[in-house]
Amino acid sequence: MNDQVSKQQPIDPKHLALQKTLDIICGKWRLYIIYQLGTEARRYGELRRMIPAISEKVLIQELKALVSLGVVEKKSYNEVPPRVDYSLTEKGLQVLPTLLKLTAIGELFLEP
Amino acid sequence: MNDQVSKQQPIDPKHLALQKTLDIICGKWRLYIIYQLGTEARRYGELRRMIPAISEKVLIQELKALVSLGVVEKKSYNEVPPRVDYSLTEKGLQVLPTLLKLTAIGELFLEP
DNA sequence: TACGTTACAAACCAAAAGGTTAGTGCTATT
DNA sequence: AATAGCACTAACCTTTTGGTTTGTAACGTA
Repeated sequence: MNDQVSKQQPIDPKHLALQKTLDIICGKWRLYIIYQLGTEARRYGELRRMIPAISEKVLIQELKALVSLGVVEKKSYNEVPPRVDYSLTEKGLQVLPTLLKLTAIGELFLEP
Repeated sequence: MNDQVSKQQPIDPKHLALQKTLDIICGKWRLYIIYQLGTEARRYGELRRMIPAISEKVLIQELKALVSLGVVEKKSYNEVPPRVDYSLTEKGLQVLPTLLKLTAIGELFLEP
């Protein structure tokens, strides 16, 4: 009707930070992948075996996403058969302790 | 090929707890609603005004979900016009500090 | 020569999440 | 009499997420 008031809502910086956090941890497997990486680098196939319920496509997709978010880094060694491993970046390691505390929340709400 | 090994994957309790946590915080608005409730009860209309970008339907939907998860509680006062308010449950308050730390993660990854 | 291993990519599909719009019952205000 | 405020509900639609399946290149092994 009247668009003098532009649609830009005042962007709450807290909201922005929360959204970024959600980008990183939301998704059925994100947190669990981060958790499995922990402090050790893991090969793609290793991760597959550690999380058998995830599909290949989704694992790769999630790893890619985590790489582009800057949480995980990927190293390819030029070998045959191919060899690739994934590990947490420095920032990823920084936030790991906070993320691991999230299991406590789940545990609290799991008990009846 | 051979299904002697049943498909039931060993349910990692960590994974279970993480999934529960994700149930609680995932969703575009969940965390922000929890954050807005903080330690005060808020009326439905108040929340709407505090988070203008959310649609009515989604706000109610998320509040319902949070109530059934045991994070939020709802009180209806029998008045006209209707009056309802939402607040964190005891468990909700317990986990609030951990959840608030998540903004720090977002902030870390927001900076270039 | 056929097959397995490794780390993917592409095509396709179903379910879930998020969103728009309109309508409800009651009262108070204009 | 029409409108607005409150706290919703219902119908519908689009986008995102997660998943299955098949294919790939390079080599080693049976």
